[in-house]
Amino acid sequence: MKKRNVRGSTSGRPIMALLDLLGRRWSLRILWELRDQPLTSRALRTACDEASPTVLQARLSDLREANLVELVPASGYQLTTLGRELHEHFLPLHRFAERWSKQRA
Amino acid sequence: MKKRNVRGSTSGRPIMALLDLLGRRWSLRILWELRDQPLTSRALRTACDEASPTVLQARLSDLREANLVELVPASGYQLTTLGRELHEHFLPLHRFAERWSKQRA
DNA sequence: TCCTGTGCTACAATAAACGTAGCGATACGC
DNA sequence: GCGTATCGCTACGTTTATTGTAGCACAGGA
Repeated sequence: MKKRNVRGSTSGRPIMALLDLLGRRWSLRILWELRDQPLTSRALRTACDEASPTVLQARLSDLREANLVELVPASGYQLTTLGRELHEHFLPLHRFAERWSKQRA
Repeated sequence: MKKRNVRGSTSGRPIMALLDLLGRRWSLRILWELRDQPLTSRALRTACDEASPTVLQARLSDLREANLVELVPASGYQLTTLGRELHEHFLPLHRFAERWSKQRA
């Protein structure tokens, strides 16, 4: 059984697969919320404005399969080394978002 | 009439609004495809694996309203200064995606 | 035992995305 | 003028994704 294909990955261009994965709902948000501490599935749900557990679980499966997030029984969901590395690229987003929100009046 | 709310922006935290906007399908991809030249709506569609024009137009509306993309009659759709600035953060993603795809065998 | 919290799932309803087709407007050659 | 082509964009019916509510099995702790 072929492992679930990341949409848009047909081209074999990894960047497309990545953009697709991150473009699914709550993906970016999850990576963001796990940025500085592990969260249990329910804490994560609270952090994500009570998003439905169905999608969260689906996204967590995607992210775990992509080796960006892992589940550690003792503490909960957390970023893998790879996931943390990816998050580094998003760190400046916070400041950007502030400027962005001011400029779009 | 209040301008269309970006989902998840109820908290007033700009980062959430941004993550939500970028988390819609094709948002990231569009920003990516426009990275180094303007594209007409049809060229953009071709670049995005023939995605349906319905969503593309919807996303382009979102991105234009967010002041990340603009339509210049002579050349087509292109990143605004703000959009280009945002894209800077994604540039390293290309190399990351390469490593990522290798590590997930 | 009972209570609580964990990760996770079922299921019906809603919303988003898809695919195909086509619109009005504009710009060309003839 | 007349066809032809392209532009940005939209209608509409189908499929897929997401939502919201409820609840499962399991593992501690009291």
